[in-house]
Amino acid sequence: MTPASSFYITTPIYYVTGKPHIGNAYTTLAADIAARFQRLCGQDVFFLTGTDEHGQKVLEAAKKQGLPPQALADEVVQNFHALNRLLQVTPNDFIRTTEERHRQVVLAFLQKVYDRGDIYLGEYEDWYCLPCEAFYTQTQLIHGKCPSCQRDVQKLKEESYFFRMSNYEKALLEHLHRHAEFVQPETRRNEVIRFVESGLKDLSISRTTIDWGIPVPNFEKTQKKHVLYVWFDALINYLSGIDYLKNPSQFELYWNTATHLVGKDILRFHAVYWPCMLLSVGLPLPKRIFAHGWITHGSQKMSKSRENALDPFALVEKYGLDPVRYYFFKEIPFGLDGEFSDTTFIHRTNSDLANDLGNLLSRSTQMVLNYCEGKTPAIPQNFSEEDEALKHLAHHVITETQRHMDQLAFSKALSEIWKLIRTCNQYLENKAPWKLAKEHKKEEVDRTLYICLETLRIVALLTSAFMPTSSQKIWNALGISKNIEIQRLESESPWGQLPQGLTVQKGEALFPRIATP
RNA sequence: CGCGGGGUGGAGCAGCCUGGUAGCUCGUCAGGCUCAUAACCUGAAGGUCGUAGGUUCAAAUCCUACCCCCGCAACCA
Repeated sequence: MTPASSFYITTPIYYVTGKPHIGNAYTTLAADIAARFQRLCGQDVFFLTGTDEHGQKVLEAAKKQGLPPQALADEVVQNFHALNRLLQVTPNDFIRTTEERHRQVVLAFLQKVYDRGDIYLGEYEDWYCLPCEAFYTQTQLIHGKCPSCQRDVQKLKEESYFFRMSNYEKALLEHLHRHAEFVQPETRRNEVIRFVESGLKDLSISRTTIDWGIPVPNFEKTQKKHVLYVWFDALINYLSGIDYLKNPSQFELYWNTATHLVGKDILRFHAVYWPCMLLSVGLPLPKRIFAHGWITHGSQKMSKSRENALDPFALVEKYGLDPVRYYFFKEIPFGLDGEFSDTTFIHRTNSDLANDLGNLLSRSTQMVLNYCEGKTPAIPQNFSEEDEALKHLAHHVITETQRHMDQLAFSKALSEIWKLIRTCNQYLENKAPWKLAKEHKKEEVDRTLYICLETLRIVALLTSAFMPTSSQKIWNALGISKNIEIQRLESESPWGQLPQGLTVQKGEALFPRIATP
C-alpha cells in the first residue's frame, strides 16, 4: 500500500539544563498524537524531536555542576529519552545539536547564507552584566538592573556577525499574507504579521563571550573567536533531522509538509527568524507553525523553576499514562492556555473515560457473556432505523475526526468521538438488550450487541493515537488480536469488519474510577 | 493613541466572519433503568450574551465609545 502523502512534524528541541517539565511533555505528546493519527491515516510520517545542547544556559548549568558542557548534555539527554519512553512517545529520530550530522548541516547552511551575501561583521550593543557575563535588552532589565542577579549593568559593545534579516521583511510578509495556515492559531498569525510590518532588524548570530557552540568560520578578518548564536544553530535541526545534506530525496519528501509545533513563547524564532533564514538559502518555508499555549497550575505559568511545577513523571505515576494523554488534549483547546488541577483531572477522567467509554465496554462485553455465550454475534444483514442512525453517525464521526486532526484540533476531534460513545450508550438504553433477552428476541439481542461492539471497535481505532494502550485493550476485549498501532483507517474504518465468533473478554475495568477525596 | 486577543446560565467553552427561536461538557435538582466501573438514560431549574449608544423589521452576531482581563513589545528553548 502506498502512502497518501507525507507528514513531517517536529517539536522544539529542548534545552538540556535540567529535568523535562510538563511543557516539554505537552508539546511532545501533541506531536506524538498527531504523528500516530496521520500514520493511521496512511501518511508517510516523520516525527522529529531532540535536544538543544549549545549556548550560554547550558554552559552555566554545567559550570554549576562542575561538569564539561558535553558531559552535562550527555547526562541530561537521558532524562528526555526517559520521558519519551514513559509517555510512549515514538519519534522517528531524536536529534542532538552536538552531533556531527547536525554540525555539518549547520556549517553548510551558514556558508550558503554567507555566499548569498547575508552575513556581515558588525557590533552588537546592549546592556551587559559583568558578573553574569550576559547581555540583556532594555525590556529584560528589572528596574534597570540585571534580571538574574539584580546588580548594575552597563552598555557594552560586542563584535558580532549579523544576518541580514531585514532583507526578507517583504518576502516574509507576502508569505504570511498568502498562506493563512502558515502561522496558527490565527491570533498568533496576526501578532506575527504586525511584528513583521513594524520592521525587521538584522540579527546578531554569533557570540564571542562564550565558546560552547558551533564555531563560525572566519568569514571576515577578525582576531575574535565566534561561536554561532544558539537559536541560529538550533532551528537548523529541522533540516539536519531529516538528513538535508546526504539524503535529498528523503529531505524533499518530508520538508515540503513540515509542521513545527512550538510554545507561544518561542513563536518569533520560528515564525520570523527561521523563515528568513530559509528564504536566504532558497529553501521552501515550513507548511505550518502552530503555537500552543501554556499549562497553568494554580494560575501560575508552569516551568521547572517554579515550585508548583507539575512533574510529568509524577503525574503519570499517579494517574497512569492514557488518562494523562487524554486529559491535556480534551480539556484544553490546542493553542490556548489550560489549567491543570487534580479536581478537573479527576472529573474529566471519571466522567469521560470511566463512565462513558470504560463503562460502555464493560456493559457491552458483559452482555455478550450473558446472552451470546461470550462470542461476537453474527454480522447483521438487516438494520432498523435506529441501527442505521448509529452506523451513519459512526461514519460521520470518522470523517469529522480526521478533519479536526488535520487541523490539530485535538479537543474537537475527541468531542466528536465522544458523541459516538454517548450515542452508543443511549442506543443501548433504548434497545435494552436485557429486556429483549427476557423476551427471547435472540436475533435482536445479537444485532444490537454486534452494533455496540462494532462501534467500540471503531472508537478504539479513532482514539488509538491518544491512548495507544487502552485502545489495544479495547480491541483485545472484543477478541481482536491484531496490533492496533499498525492499522490503516482506510481499510479498518468501514462498518461491519468485526468478525463473528471472536472470544469476548470482560477483563479488568479499562479506566477505574478515581476515588474523590 | 505601540500591537494582538478576550469578557456568553455556578465552572470551562462553542456560536460572532455569512444578523432571525442562545448550544456543548461538567455541576445542581427530579425521575427512569438495572446489562454495566453507585456507572447509564430522560427531564427540569439556571443566561437582560462586559457597559452605553447606533444601524436594522430583527443583534451575542454589524458600527461607535467606554470599562475590565490576558498575551506580545526583538536576540531568554
